[in-house]
Amino acid sequence: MESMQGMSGSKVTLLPLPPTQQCEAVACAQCGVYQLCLPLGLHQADMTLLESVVKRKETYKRGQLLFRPGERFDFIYAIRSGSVKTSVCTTDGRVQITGFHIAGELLGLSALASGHYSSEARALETTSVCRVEAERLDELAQQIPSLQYQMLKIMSGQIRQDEELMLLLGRRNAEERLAEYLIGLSRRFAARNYSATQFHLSMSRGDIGNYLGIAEETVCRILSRFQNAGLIAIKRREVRLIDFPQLQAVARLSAAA
Amino acid sequence: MESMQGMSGSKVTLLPLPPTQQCEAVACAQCGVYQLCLPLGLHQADMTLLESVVKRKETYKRGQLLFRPGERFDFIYAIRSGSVKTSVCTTDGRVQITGFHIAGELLGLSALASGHYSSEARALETTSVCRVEAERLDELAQQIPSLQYQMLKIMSGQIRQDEELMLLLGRRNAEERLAEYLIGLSRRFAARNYSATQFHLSMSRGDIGNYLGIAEETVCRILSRFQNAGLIAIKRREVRLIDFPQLQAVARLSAAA
DNA sequence: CGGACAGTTGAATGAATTCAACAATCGTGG
DNA sequence: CCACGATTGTTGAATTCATTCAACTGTCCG
Repeated sequence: MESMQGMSGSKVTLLPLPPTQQCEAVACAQCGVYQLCLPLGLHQADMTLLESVVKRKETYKRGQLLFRPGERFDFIYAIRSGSVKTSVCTTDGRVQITGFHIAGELLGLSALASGHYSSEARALETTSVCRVEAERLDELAQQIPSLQYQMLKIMSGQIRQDEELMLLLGRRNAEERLAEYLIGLSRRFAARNYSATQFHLSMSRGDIGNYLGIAEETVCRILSRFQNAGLIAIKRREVRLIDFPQLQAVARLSAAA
Repeated sequence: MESMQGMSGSKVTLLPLPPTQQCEAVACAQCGVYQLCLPLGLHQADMTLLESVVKRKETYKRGQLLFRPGERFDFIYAIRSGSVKTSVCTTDGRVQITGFHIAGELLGLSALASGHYSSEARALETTSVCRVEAERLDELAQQIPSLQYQMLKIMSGQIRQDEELMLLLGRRNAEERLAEYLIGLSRRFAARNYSATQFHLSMSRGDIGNYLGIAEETVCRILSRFQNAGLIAIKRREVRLIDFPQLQAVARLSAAA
């Protein structure tokens, strides 16, 4: 394991990656998650600056709101632990969950354009975050071009991820959606050194269905079907992936390279 | 009409806005399109720099490819005239159109994270673009923080727009999708001083259906239904919006503020 | 002029939803 | 620590919206 160039002695940990995990932009992009490390490649002087705008260790309990649509854009959030769902809604009250975020991912990016959050973010379990003051991020970014460039990359990655979700919502049937969902989770957990084959779903069946654009009951039915077919074992929110290749076959997944 | 502050004497026109249209960031954000002006608020010295990386007036004919998935990320594209569709696809060949872009919009942003395009971009009609060298954008952005900030805003806007499309794909029935689609087009044309009530669809029924996640035949049926109900008049690709309020009622649209 | 493509419409089919009833689990307060 | 209400998950049956398949028309362009 190489040392992390350019990050020598940093005291800011926006993101709580295990020390064994190399902080490498390319690797992150490949495994389909956002860029894991905002301060990647910054020099010590810049890190000190960055440190001054980071509020540390805010925590939220299950169901608590981080921000809601229309609210003034105050912070960008980096998840340290736990998980958060983001959603948008129509005037008549229907809701679409647009993202499900776990440790190491960023929230609030879409607010930058207008200065107001466009979506709602809600903790799915006890969740710890770092908050970065948006207003000072502006001035800060003027002084640290590499930081801004990092953010460009992160946003670019978010756009790509959204493209994938659109592909899923537009072109896949319910089985494919769920298979893809499980595979995606597996990859993201693996990237954080959690088990890739056995994990806890922090979203309810209802949330998963909403996220994937299908009914809660359909989620249940298909998870049962997967279980009967020997692809997974699932009990309430504990999943174990048994036949990963077959699951991939069901998903027929991913944007062609 | 005011003169454009801060752009005095610039020879770079990344985007071919009519001179009567004021180049105003906030207004653009409000009307739901991307930021219209990349070089907004740059000083003369910066403009000269920017000019050096902009390749001008590349044109593509209907059906021609601007870039395809996997290709190395060389350029960001700004559409001067015409229109372009972008799409992603699954390994088994299914395609999802993720964007439909007209004059004044940017392409290729999602490639920044990985250095390769993730989507395909294809001209829908004769289309003229400006290309910005990606490699030099890097160094350039280091020198012009305000440019990078503009790009952050543009990307943020793209993310928000993608959220809207997800909402559409996940939670709306076919009628709502088409109503929303027409309204969205209307707004974007209006923002460019084209007619908001009468315009040309550059996408085929098949493309529209793909974009909205419904079958081509369903698009036809529902457009006919709209026509019979007196909401629109449509002949082939020429549309006229007749009862806009009713169309909005059908769409029950937009993320709540 | 004719072939190709784009668009339209009908009929049969099907995947997923909705409605409903029920089971399992959680968590809070007595 | 248990009980009870609330929440979350599961399964069945009827329904529906959209798809698929198919035949056909109109329009564009070489």
